[in-house]
Amino acid sequence: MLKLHNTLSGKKEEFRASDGATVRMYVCGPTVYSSSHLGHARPAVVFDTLRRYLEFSGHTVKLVTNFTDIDDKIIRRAKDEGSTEREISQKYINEYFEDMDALNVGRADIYPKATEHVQEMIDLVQKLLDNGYAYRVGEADVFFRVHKFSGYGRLSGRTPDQVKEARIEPDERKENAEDFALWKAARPDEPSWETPWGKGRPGWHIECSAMSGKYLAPLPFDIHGGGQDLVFPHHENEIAQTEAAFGKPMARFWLHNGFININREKMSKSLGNVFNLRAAYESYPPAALRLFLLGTHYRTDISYTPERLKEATAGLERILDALEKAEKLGDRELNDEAEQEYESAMKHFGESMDDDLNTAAALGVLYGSIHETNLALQSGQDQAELNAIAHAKAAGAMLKVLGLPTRRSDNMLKTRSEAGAQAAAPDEALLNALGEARALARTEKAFAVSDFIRERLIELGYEIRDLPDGKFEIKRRL
RNA sequence: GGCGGCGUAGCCAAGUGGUAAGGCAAGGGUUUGCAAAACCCUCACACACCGGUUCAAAUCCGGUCGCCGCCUCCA
Repeated sequence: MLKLHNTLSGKKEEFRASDGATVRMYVCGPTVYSSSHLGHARPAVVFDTLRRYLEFSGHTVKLVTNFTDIDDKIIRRAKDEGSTEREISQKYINEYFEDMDALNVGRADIYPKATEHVQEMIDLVQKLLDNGYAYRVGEADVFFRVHKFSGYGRLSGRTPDQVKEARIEPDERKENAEDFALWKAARPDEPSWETPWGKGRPGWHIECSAMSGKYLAPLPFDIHGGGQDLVFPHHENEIAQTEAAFGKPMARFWLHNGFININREKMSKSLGNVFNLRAAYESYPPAALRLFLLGTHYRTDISYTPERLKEATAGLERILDALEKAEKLGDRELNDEAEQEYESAMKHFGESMDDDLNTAAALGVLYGSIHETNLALQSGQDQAELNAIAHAKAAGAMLKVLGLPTRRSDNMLKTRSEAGAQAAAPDEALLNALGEARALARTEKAFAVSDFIRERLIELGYEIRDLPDGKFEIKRRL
């Protein structure tokens, strides 16, 4: 039974889809005004993994991830570049897809954009104006009346009074400092939309309420996910708006992933340490990044260092090597003993994943199967070989759920430069010729020559391994 | 100031009452012409510190120290 930590209760709770089969899930997507960075990769990978595991466990998942394509930063960027908001957002949406595809993040079912749901937002704000939870100020500003909503603060554990005290320079036109903007009156030179109360554009939070309500009805939907920084104010305000408008809870489970730090420092523009995904892909395969991200429980903050990506890359080598060796044994039918090995490994894997998506523990199980594969492979006995196949099969199934590659040829294992330089890759016949030359040198005991060839191949990123009977294999190093 | 999180080996990281998973690194060994990979062995009487509860605590309670996040745009 899957248990998930629900921010709403602060506890792990047993998760069941509200209708028993289909999980309706909303994960907050990016504001598309710049390239995706490490911080975007974490929620994408975490919730993609959750989705995969839910599907693996027999659920159908309907996933919605929004694009915030109108906000201050996009407007500023458009001005700076003499471009339009639409061009800016589209450019970074395209990049986002590329960067997430590389990480093997499955596409959501729907990617609603804020600008394409303005009418839904207007309707929602109107509803809140009508029922007294919102009020107009000035030209066309609309605020949410926080104190009228009794459940305010339940998610983040803050009271409206605490919020009030913390607010820096609150807009003095507000009735109360803790109130937040639903709609912003139009300013010159900024995009705006006509509404019954005047021209303007949406506040930040309203889009998620409008779009999740539209695509994941009826409320409450099952899972709402995002980075932990969104707990307050974003998600707290979403809950207030939605529940005040519809009189129903918004979502049953609220899941929040921890942060990524860079060398133990917060990643932020001001520190100049924002790590773009495409930069990371230059040197490390996306699969290594994904493995690194899954190596820590999703609610714990993690610190990125280049060493850790190297470690993850080494881990991938180990995993793929074992699977390759097992594959060479061919496709054989498992007997009872091997079948049990498989079942047992998968059971442990499931237990780890069931425990609030404990991918770090699940990786422990995966490495266990890798070890068992290697171990069995070494004995050469028939039963051992069947067990090796069983563990390799289990490892393959786990990798699939985790969204990690099972074979070396997977695109996820290519760095960006490699992906771009596909044509320049030496062909296999050429590599084999070198291998044969080296083998010949070895039989002649011309070890200076054979070692020279090996060294040169390593420099070029290829590893040559000697096998029994004078055979060899050459593999591309990750 | 308010709210919250964290502190487990050289590094990373699971483990939330029953006697410390796993990965990387390191050392020794098997194997090898030498390597690589794999396998075997070693690597925390110990889980920031102090006190308490308990037959039993890394795990619960109290306190101390240290680090971090949110409260303002942020994944």
